[in-house]
Amino acid sequence: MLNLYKLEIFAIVVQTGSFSAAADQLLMTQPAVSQHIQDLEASLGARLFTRGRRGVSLTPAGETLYQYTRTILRLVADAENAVTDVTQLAHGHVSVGATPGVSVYRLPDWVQAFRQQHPNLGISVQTSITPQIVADLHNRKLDLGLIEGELDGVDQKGLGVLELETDEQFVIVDARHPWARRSSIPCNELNGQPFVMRQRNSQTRIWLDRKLAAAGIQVQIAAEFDTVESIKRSVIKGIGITILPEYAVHSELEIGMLHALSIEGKPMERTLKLVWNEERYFSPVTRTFLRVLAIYLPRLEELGL
Amino acid sequence: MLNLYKLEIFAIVVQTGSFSAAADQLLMTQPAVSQHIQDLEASLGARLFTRGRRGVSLTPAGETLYQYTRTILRLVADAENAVTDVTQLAHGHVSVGATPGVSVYRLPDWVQAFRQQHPNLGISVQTSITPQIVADLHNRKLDLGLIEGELDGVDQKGLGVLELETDEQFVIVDARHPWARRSSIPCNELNGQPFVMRQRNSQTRIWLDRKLAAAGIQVQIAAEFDTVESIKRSVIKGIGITILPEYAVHSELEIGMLHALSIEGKPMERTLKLVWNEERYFSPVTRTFLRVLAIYLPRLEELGL
DNA sequence: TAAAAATACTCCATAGGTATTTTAT
DNA sequence: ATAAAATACCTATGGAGTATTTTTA
Repeated sequence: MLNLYKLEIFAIVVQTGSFSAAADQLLMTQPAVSQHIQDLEASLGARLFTRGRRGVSLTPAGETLYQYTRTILRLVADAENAVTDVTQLAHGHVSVGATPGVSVYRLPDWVQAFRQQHPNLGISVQTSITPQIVADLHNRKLDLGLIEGELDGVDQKGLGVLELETDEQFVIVDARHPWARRSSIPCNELNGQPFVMRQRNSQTRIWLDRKLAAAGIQVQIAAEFDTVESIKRSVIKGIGITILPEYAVHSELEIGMLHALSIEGKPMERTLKLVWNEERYFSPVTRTFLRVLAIYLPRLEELGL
Repeated sequence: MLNLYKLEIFAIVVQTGSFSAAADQLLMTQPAVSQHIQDLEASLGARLFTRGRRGVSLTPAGETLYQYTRTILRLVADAENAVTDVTQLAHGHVSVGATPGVSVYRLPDWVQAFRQQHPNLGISVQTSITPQIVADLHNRKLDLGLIEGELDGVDQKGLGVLELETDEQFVIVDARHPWARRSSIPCNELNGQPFVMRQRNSQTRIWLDRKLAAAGIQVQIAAEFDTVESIKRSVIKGIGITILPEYAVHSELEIGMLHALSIEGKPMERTLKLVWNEERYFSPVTRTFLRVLAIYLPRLEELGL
């Protein structure tokens, strides 16, 4: 009889177009993939791929099998989701990739809630930049991505995207700054101000540079850092001001070390996005994590979990 | 991930209602079945069966999984049938059960045609009586049954039946018999004639006794045998006459050793039937055998192979 | 208490790895 | 010539067996 594992491997070979690439995604070796495809071909008495110089392509028999395989794997995923009782599950794991702001200021709370409700289930968070997260979704190293910022210049083919939340960006100043009593500020007052910024290759910096340029604002770069923590400390020391979402400075605002000013007309907003590989189906554990997340991010209800 | 083999075992446990009975059908041991069901339950974190005094019954989660499983297994069978190239298949096998007349006088030709067209594919024929064939279809020891005669008193639940051919039964006499020049005979002339018959427990004999009784004919039992060959030899030696389908005496008629008289009004007919387990899907090899058979038995076209 | 399922163990076949060769453009 | 797939061979895990115990109505 056919075998779901082999069908899954077959599907990934089809999607990647090569045995070696499929092996990479599956975290196995190329001979192992070869062996599985040969097993399938032997048991069906039909060639599924024509082997060529640059990878492989489907034969007509392979095309037919691929159509069935998609339906079968989808049904199997549905069955698992319908029946799996995650509260009873002995083990299970979800891998989440997130951009630095999300992984430092948002995910810890969410992970804690998830772990509290599901002590048997594991979760791993990998902090990386947007293109890396998208790549890791494609090659199945991640189950989900949480990205703050835009997906400009990223290949969105096969990528599911859901906007979860729009976060207003505030001008952050230290407690003794002249603006420390104001609650908002018009955009043009930022002109010429000393800014503490992320380093130039960061997506956040690129985005901020564009936004400021678009508003015709020229700022003075007081310092550049590669972590948000360093930026915050610099602002506290009065080196300059910066622009951050509220959640990144929440505790400093509460104890009065920093002060946030909303920018009039709210021209600075970034959206938090959930991204995933559309070729894959959410595992029961992934769905469980998303259900926990939906408590904090109600737009997740749109996925209909 | 789920596994088709385990799902198949799960489905058979559901159908049989017990691990031990499923093990019997699957030609494996009860602990092996237990192990597979436990694997499924562990990977889903849900109990699938409630274990009871007399076998097992499905939990709600089990019910749900069973619905999916039926669809999945059906799709997998469809996929195999769509893609499998039997002409290229290195190995494969079909098991056919047949009643004695079919297995001696009809199947050898059909098997030969099948083997000629598909030298890599194996076929095994098991000769047995109707209830045994039906039982072996149910417990999956046979793929197909070819039954000559009626299915009276057989539990037809879950059994697929297709009538293939109606065979007229002839009165068979030896070449020197007074009737040897006649081409037909009215039923009532059989009264008081010496008959060579199958033994009393045979389905064929039971059927013939009933038919004769219904026609108000009392015959004289000259001899009883358990094989058709013995009956034919007895008729050739002039011990008595008998009633057989044409195909059982074909070669003897050709060389003039025996003579066949049609019974006026054709009150003696038996139908050849194909029977199969409706819970199972025909394998590619089984379908191939049926396609070969369809050359001889055109009503098989109705299966739409 | 008796039939059915679970458990404990042992053994072998399959699946995966590494190293290497063959194939196709 | 070179990237990709096939082959060869070795090891280890998982699946199946036998023997036995536990469960349930």
